[in-house]
Amino acid sequence: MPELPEVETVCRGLARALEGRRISRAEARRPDLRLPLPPDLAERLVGRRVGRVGRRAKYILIFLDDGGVLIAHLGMSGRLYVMREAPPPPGPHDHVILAVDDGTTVYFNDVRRFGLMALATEAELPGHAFFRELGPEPLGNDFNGPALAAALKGRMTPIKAALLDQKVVAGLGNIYVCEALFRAGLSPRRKAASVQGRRAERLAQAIRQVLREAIAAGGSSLRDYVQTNGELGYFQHHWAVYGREGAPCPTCAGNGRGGAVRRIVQSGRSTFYCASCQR
DNA sequence: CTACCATCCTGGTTGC
DNA sequence: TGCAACCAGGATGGTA
Repeated sequence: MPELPEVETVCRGLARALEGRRISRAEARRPDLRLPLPPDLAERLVGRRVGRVGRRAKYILIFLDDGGVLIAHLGMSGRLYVMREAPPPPGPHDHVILAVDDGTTVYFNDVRRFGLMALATEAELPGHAFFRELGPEPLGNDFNGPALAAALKGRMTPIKAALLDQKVVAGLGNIYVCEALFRAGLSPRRKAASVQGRRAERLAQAIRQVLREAIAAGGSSLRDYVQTNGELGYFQHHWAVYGREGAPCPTCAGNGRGGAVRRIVQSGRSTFYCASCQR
């Protein structure tokens, strides 16, 4: 669900609520998520002070004062709610509860239970199965045209599928891949290996630009996603193609070509694009 | 290696 | 209105 901008927004909300605070209560209410919760989750959290809250790809990293790290992934429908006042009684999808020493409570809620929470030590992170094979952070300093071109070299798969592969670049999902390809003027059906040189440069910059704008908007709210304070992100109003099948293309509607946004299915997922200005 | 597909689970939306 | 089919932001493991 949530892609990089939504996870980043959640991280910032969590950082404000948790950094420097001591965990006073932890409760695992429903441990049978897709990856079962660690049986000792609560006891390993209670009494720990939270250091930094960070992010790698779509994973949230909550660093603890004993060298431990609480790793959270929202899957497709996960949410983290920060409540400053007395929280409502937990519902059936509130799987983990954390409370800290200033009275703030955090609920990890996930209707579909594709999300996860795991524990590791800071030292284990680089070699951890979650992170070992991840590609570069798209907003990091080492992500640019040449780096993207190198990752795409030799890949016969469509560029759309390649960008969803977290080994190529980390953190993109269906929405932002569609939007980035639109901004770069590249067809989602184009062979990944053909995106080299100027095209790769253009695509790398389009990815960075759309992610930055989405983060500034608090992410996109579609069905499940809300920020930690319960507010909606509003980037969904800025989508050029995603979810807009049949709508006039924002680029070529005005120049007389009158292209419309199309929906196709690639590797089982919807792709939205303009066949007239994406080549 | 690479690519495609099904699958995990639940709820909201759509169409008859 | 009722009900069934379909669809959804992700990740992975199996198969070809």
